[in-house]
Amino acid sequence: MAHAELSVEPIDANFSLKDKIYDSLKQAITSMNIYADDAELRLDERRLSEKLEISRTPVREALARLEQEGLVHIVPRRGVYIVRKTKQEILEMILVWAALESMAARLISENATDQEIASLRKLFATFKGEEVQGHIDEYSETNIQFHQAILKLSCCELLWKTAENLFIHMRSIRARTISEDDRAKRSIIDHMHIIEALEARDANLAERLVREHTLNLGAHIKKHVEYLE
Amino acid sequence: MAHAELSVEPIDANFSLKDKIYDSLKQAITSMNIYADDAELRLDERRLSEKLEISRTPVREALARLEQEGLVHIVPRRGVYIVRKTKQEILEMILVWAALESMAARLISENATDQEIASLRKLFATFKGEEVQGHIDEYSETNIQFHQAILKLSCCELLWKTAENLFIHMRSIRARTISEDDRAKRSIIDHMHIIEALEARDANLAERLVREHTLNLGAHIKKHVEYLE
DNA sequence: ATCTGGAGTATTGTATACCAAAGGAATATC
DNA sequence: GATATTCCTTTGGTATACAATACTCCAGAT
Repeated sequence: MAHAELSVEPIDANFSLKDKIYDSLKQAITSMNIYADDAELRLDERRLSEKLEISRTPVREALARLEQEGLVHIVPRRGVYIVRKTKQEILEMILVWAALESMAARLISENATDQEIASLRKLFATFKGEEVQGHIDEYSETNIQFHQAILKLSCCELLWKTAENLFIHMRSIRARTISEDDRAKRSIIDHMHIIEALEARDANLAERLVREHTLNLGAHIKKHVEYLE
Repeated sequence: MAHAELSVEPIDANFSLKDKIYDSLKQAITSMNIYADDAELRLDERRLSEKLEISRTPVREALARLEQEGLVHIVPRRGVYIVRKTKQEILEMILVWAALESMAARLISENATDQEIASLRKLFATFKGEEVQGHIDEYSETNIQFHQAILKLSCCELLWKTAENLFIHMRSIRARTISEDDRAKRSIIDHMHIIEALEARDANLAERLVREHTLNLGAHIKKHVEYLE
């Protein structure tokens, strides 16, 4: 009998246009370089709906969500604009990030398995000391993955989700600053110390190292970054 | 000449229905006891728009924002429901809260003026030792204000705003748990120690005390609270 | 030449109409 | 009497029409 039945998958009933558009727009915004001088920050509802071949309504609902999230700013009767964070806001984001990630480090040292902590080490397996300078882009990606991994290993969904929102903006900043000074090399050293503290199950140390590592990034940006604003 | 000028305020042109509705709904949701057994958790778009005497469109946009914020859950083709956080989620919120508030404490001990720190002490001026037990409700309010004050004094807008979202749910939990055990009394003692650490400009101690105080709340809830779920 | 006023256009905000899906009730059938 | 099926109501999703506002550009006046 079963063979005769029409085998229809329980197609994803969660096909809501507004969600799709939300994801699509978010993806588009995060992948573009918001801070480029020639970036087009204006979003046109109508053009968007035409390009996506749907009506304006779901587009508007998606935009409302993005505004709540802080990615775009809707000026009544004026239009929708992609938000450029100011230097001050970026610095605040780094502070919050530091708070979240250091708490994550504490949780890991208390709860994570040895294997989970070991997985952090593997991330850096391909980068052996001096090779870093020549592969900044790849290292930048690993760097970002490391910080994401810490948040994820905390096993605190909310910690991870809260940080993720900040991450959209942190990503481009981290990628840009990593090549400055000698930050990549120092970054690896910091990361190794963090991993060692986690392996030693030293919650206080791990927390402190993570916090200081991130606050260092903040200090660096405060001093040297001018392409914001 | 300046005296002759017509002093017109830049009237708030930001009167957008969806924002008004958003505020209105948020206010309504936060002020109701979500965790009461008989709480009506279902929201009806049509009924809402009729009551507010506007169309469904702005209501829907407001709901989209509330969903993004996590206050309501929209089930496609089913309806809109006010979200009841699970015990696990509440515990995660407390973790995140602890991370944020302890960072705030660190910032205060590093940056706040003496007057600002002194203002924390004033909050508790009316509660002298034994009087607490008889005025649980008032103390509960003070307790909540204390934690909000710490976030605010950090002078980190984002820290404050991030915590505020959690606060909607934390508020009712704090209010309910404060009367259990002997928590009010111990709470005051904790708070005083925190203030002392801030006055001493001991960032590490202040941070630790705040974190432990909040994590204590978490541990208490984990053990004793059953009205969630 | 510049500034002001107005008309036209473009774009957003709101309302309404229609559609599709889900849940419930009623009826029919076993 | 129980279960299954069908239809109807309810409700959210989407499209579109209409209203209101803001920007632009041009003309005329100073």
